Amino acid sequence: MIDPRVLREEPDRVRTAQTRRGLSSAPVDDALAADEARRRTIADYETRRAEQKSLGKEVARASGEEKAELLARTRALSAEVKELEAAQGAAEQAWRDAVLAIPNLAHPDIPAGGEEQFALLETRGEMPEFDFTPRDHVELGAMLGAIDVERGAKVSGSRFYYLTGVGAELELALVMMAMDQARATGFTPMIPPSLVKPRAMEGTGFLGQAADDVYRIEGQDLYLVGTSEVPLAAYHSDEILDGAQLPLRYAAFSPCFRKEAGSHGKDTRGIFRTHWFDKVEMFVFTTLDEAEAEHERLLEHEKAFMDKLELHYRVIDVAAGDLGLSASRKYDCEAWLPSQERFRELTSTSNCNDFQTRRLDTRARYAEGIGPVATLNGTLCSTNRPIIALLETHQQADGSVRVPAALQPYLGGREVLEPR
RNA sequence: GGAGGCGUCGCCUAGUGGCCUAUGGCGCCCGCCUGCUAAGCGGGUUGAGGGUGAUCCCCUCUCGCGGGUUCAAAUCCCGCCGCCUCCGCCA
Repeated sequence: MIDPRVLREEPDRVRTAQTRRGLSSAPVDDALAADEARRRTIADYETRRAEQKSLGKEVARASGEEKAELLARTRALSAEVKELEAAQGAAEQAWRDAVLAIPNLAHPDIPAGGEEQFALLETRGEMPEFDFTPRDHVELGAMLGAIDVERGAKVSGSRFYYLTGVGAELELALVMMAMDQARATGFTPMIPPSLVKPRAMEGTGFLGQAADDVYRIEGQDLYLVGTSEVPLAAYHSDEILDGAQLPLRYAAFSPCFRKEAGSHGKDTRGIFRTHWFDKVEMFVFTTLDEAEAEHERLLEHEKAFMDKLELHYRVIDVAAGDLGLSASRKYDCEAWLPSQERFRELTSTSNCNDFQTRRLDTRARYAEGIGPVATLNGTLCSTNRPIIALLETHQQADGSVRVPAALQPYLGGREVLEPR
């Protein structure tokens, strides 16, 4: 959630941020009104409650007629306090709901507008060129015995797949390479739970408009996570961190589950958009002051990884309207897919500043007192999209695939993957 | 899954309806004292929210969480969650 103090003191900043996302500023006014109502009911309740408490003490001391009289007064007061408390609770909840409905403030430097309004930051790597007709990853995956989408569909339905043989090896190689890089750059490797309680889901902002995309476990209050960002953000929920220990950098490997409810008919071929995939995700807790610099570092880590895969890709600064609830700024790395002849998202890194920690009650103790903590996340390596990009980019006329030098040690030194 | 036990301020702990504005110890912080160190002495030390928002002051909430009983709940009742022990099952 956004900082209630910013809302109260600089509502115009919030309104502007809404507009840049292409959203109405009505929720801002709703939240302001709710805040006022909330504070009024708090004052009402607390005044009466204080009165009740002091009378209660007199009751304890009194006796006889005096006590009977006091009891009569205090009984009536008790009922009133109960009502005021309920009213206060309701106002508190209404206020919370209103503030929770407001997305993070979009960073002032990013473009306003929707998906197409992104700013191109740079393009890296060489555009792959072929003197034959390139195959797509489905065909290559079949030739290599690496990907089996037919049996994935047979067993689990559409948007599921098996990685087989060298395909499975490829995923493990990517994961190990990502983890090695993460460890070398100061991240603690983590394997978090991929089922979480509503609190974690809510706290990371995935139960709002994005709730359609989330799998819920039948008969239990548990959700399958769409990214390990969720269990990592919630890792320090209800904690006061030691400010001197920041930043805390984690890199998690986990499966990711997505209903893809809103994308029927989109990217149906192959393993580009699936209900399940695995991912190594970077996640950082740091100070608000350091958040932007850390965001740049996360982007550098992502670029370094893409470079090792020798992919052609571009880096974009995502527009305000395409940020999602929690992010104030987001950079995507999009790799060129020869079969689609366009750039497609492989990684995404977001600066959420204190939006998630406020919901999850994560703070830190600094020299000047207890204060907010920022969170940032970034994909280091999801598994299937990089596999697609690798196969398609480094394919050769006979269907074999060249292995980038950095990845070779993780594949037993193989330089080329040969069709079966 | 069955049976039992436990959950109090960073840690340990006292507390079985009003004197709890929650005890004591450890740790930590500030100060004093001691010519180093150690010891000793005094004070402080959960967090959140509100009061037309000064690190001061006042108030409310916070004894795992949520309800209930009561004029009054750490304390009594109900539900839930977590942890521990034993049994069963099991990778």
